[in-house]
Amino acid sequence: MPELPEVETVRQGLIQAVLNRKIKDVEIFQPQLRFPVPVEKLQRDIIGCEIRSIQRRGKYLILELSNNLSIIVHLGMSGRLFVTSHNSKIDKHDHVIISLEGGEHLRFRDPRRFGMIDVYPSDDLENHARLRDLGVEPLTSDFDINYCFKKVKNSQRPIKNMLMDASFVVGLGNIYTSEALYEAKIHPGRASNSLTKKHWKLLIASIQSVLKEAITQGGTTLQDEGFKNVLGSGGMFQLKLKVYGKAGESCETCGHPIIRLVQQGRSSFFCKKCQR
DNA sequence: AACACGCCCTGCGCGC
DNA sequence: TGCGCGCAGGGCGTGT
Repeated sequence: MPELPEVETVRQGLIQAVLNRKIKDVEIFQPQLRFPVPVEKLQRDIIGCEIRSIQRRGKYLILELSNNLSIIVHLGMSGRLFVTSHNSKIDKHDHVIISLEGGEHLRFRDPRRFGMIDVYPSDDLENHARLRDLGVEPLTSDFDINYCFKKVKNSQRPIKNMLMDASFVVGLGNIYTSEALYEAKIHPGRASNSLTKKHWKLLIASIQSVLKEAITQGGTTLQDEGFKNVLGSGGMFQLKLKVYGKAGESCETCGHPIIRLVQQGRSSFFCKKCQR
């Protein structure tokens, strides 16, 4: 479900809702997520701690605790982290519930169970198995023309697939790759190493502007049951989508129909007249 | 070594 | 109304 803008929206919400609050209890209802939930570690090590900072690395959220441990969370396709009263009804997909001092719950809900939760030393996060091989953050200056050009110079992979590869650049998923490639007028099937530095300049700028605008809009909520922030509200970026999910509709720029293309088993959307 | 693919799971909308 | 199918915002592990 969530890509970088949605995860960043959750991060900003968590800063408002749970920063510096104390963990009173933790309950695990479903330990089988993408990876097994470290039940004993959670129950033994996080109770009594305060949440000192909330960071993001790619699509991972990192809640740094007062005891040099961090809780790492990935939302997968359908995961949510949200804050609610301890009285509110527990859903069958509320897998982990963290009780905070003051009577609120921080809950991890994830119907498809593609998400994960782990606990790991804060000073060693760069060696965590899920974090150590991640590529650059797209909204930092590390994501520049030279990095991109060098990294893909021997690769004929389609650029869509390359942008979805987290060992190259993190945070981009199916929605925002399609949107950024449309803005940059680059065909999703184009070989990565055919992009010139000029292309990369435009593509990097397009990725950054799409992601920033999506963060401003609080992410993309495609259906009622789609993405929700920490307080339970949806985002607004779905109103700004140009191609994602719009197969058969007219391209805003030229009027030609938007095409759906399957790459690596996932849908891409593009305009074959505007994107080359 | 680089790359595509199947698969992990539940839920929804569609055609029949 | 129910059933089977395809599809869904991610990414790991496997096989070529």
